[in-house]
Amino acid sequence: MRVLLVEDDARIRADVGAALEAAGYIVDSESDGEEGWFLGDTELYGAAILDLGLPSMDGLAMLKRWRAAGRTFPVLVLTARGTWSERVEGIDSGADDYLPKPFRMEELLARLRAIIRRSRGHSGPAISVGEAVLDSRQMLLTVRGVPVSLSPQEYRLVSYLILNKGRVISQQELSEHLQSAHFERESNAVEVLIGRVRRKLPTALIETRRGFGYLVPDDQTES
Amino acid sequence: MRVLLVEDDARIRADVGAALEAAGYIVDSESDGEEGWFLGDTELYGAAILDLGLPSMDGLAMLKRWRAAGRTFPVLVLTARGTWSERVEGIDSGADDYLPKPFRMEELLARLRAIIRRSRGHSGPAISVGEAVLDSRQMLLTVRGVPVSLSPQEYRLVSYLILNKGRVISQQELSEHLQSAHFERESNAVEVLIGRVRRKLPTALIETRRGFGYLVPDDQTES
DNA sequence: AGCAAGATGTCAGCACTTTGTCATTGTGAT
DNA sequence: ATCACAATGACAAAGTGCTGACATCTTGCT
Repeated sequence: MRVLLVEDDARIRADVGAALEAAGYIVDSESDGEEGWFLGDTELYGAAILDLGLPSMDGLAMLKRWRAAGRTFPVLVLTARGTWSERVEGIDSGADDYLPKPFRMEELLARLRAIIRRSRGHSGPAISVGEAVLDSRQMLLTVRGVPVSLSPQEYRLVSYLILNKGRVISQQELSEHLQSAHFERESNAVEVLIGRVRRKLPTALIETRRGFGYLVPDDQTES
Repeated sequence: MRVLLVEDDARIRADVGAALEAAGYIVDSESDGEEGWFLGDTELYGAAILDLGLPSMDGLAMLKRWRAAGRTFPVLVLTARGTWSERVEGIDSGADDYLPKPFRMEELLARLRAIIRRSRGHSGPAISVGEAVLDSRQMLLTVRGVPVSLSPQEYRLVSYLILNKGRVISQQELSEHLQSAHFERESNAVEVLIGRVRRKLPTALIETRRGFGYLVPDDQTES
């Protein structure tokens, strides 16, 4: 994990840098604000530690410019002047956490771990198979980038098949999973549903295994 | 936005609760740890504020049990005894931020805004989606630079949808976040509200996913 | 306090979609 | 060729969301 440290006080920079490296991070240390901003804008960091009182560019200004440019890595702000109004401003400028000087190194590391942990858990859960992409957050299936408009039942069907791609699913299992009360064998609701879905898809996504059920084949290629 | 407040000191509970409500949150106050844990485990909150020194269950234990159970709402921890070791433990237990007593109400609100914003994966004080910009500090929605006049309820609705942009929100979830008491499916209050908001917006911001809920689509930009 | 404007919830009606069923046609394995 | 299974088109019943009208509460102002 690469971490950017921007701090003008040489002593603190050395101490924090050493502690970070001891904790296993790869550290880029920078004393100048403008330089630091450039690094944060061009390199890929897992997190940044930023002192507010910097020469050549104000720390809050750096932060705002990063955020305005779409940089989303978590930022831990350090400051000597711990007035509450400045804290509020720092936090509202897009800082992920705030640490007043002086601080214990253990607390800095704990807060750094915390903001890194938090920044992780937010990648979209999307499953793709062939040309189709299933986004469960948007409840949306797209094929070749084109959204496919599905009814709830249709969506559940496709979703279940894609979630179980590479496995044959019996009509029995499907209709149970669609939790429609009718899973008598004399109903062909599943077949009808499959038909409707296929008509809406531009590609042949769902295969039939006559006598066994249906299948969305797993791609053997890439990832 | 619904917030859970667990704090045994009646005075602080009342003060913080009032400030939160004045800031537009819907607040569930609880004095007992066990009760508070149960609420946090069963209800849908946008955030929780948690006092560490609680009767019947330790605050850190609550937090750990929530995280172990997969509850991910952000938690702001309050404590009177601000030793750094306790801070470290709190943060590593899954707290999203820490606030030592005594504190300014403004700082509590700023930190709460920050952890809520972060938990949604955003870093700026204002969230923009398409031509709309939501400023949670001013409680103001602007579209193409023009402010939109919204009622409190309407604002909460839009705010929740924008905070959760890119995710489909069911009517169930929406109505739980819009008022303190849950109400049943035989009301179409949410639909009416959606209609009113749409009439006030110059653009089509809110999409309907028939059978699933509503969605403010995320812009397909940057990363 | 009293008034007026605004906010919020309920209801009924409408339009449209969804979904199961049935009858019929297609298809593949033996 | 046969036969069981699958696909399809048509239909009806139920479901879902949107809207305007209205009643009830709140809120702000004088």
